[in-house]
Amino acid sequence: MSKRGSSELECFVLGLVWQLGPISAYDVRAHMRRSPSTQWSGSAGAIYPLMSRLHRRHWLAATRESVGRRRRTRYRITAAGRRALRAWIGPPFSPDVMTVSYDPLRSRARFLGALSPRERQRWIQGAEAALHHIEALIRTWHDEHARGSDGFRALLTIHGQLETRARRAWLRRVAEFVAS
Amino acid sequence: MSKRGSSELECFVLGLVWQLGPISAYDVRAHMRRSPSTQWSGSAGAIYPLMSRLHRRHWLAATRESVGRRRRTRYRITAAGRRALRAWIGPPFSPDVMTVSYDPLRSRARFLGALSPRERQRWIQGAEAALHHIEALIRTWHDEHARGSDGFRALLTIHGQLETRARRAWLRRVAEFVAS
DNA sequence: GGCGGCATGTAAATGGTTACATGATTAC
DNA sequence: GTAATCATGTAACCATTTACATGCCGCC
Repeated sequence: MSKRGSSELECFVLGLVWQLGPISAYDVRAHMRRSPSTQWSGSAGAIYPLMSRLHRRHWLAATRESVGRRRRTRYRITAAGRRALRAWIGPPFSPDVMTVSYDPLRSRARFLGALSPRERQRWIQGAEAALHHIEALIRTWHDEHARGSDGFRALLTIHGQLETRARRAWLRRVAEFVAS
Repeated sequence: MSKRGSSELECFVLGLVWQLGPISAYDVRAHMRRSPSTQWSGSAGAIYPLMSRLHRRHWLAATRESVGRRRRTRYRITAAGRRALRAWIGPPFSPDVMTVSYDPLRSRARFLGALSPRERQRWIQGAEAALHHIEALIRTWHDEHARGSDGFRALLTIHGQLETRARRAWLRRVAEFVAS
């Protein structure tokens, strides 16, 4: 266990290795880039050092293999890693889990008063289109990656659908207010 | 307009100054710390340099005043700042707006398979309690800061309520799956 | 022979964070 | 007089990001 806490990304990757391992950093990156979320870019500069860190912390075990002249490092989670993962999953939950999540549309809507009435109307339409686009992203992701996997991953799709529905309901309230 | 894009936090603060200005960096921080979101800490190390930057960019105008020996810098938004704010609000929306938002509970639920059935039950209960806690945060914030302000701020409360309701509905689905 | 995908990494910049520091003012 | 709050800032640190770099392999 390290002195300073682990980041959200570190523990998320730890979870991915638990779920998909043995897995290479390259494949973790590929997996993350397919995600409909832009929370993390899955950049090499983040993932490679991160997985080395987890390895040094003995939360991951590494096996280097070579196919021809091509090398590859595959990681598996260790017993200590599983303990760390369970601690992160909770309960108890860290303060960052106990908050409203960040919605960039909400942040922008807060300042809708800075737009003209016409621009506000256009904003509502744009936001509707954005939600439509997001739903399409979720559907695509579901069809390509969640079907046939464990039920916990199918629940990610449900989450996205319910969340988008809530944002749409909220958007209708915004539209009503703007129209009044 | 700066060469590299502005950060989400920069534009959010720009919006706050538009909404609450003339306002000091100190009061922006106070405002942010009251928020039920932990997206940003509102730390001095973030806000003071940020507002200086916006000032140098001529998106904010500053007036220094002194009450007795105590100095204070009050910022107002400029015409250029309002243009930048409107551009940020959109439409069009930047890619980061067009995504599902990040929910730490969802990320953790994804790995619920790493827990024992008993622990999963406890997780569900903990998550329910967390959502309850979040609803209380929102209610408190609403009573103290949104009542009596413009309708756009009241819509923040609605957003929080609808979002929490969606997360709770999702959590029931998780519970059903875990129980099965 | 070249292009795209596999696989691993590093370098520099960025935009935050925590912690520290200072001094004035108000409330008790 | 002392504790809390007002008000402003800096220093050190950190986890990310983008961009760059290398070399191998399979395919056409």
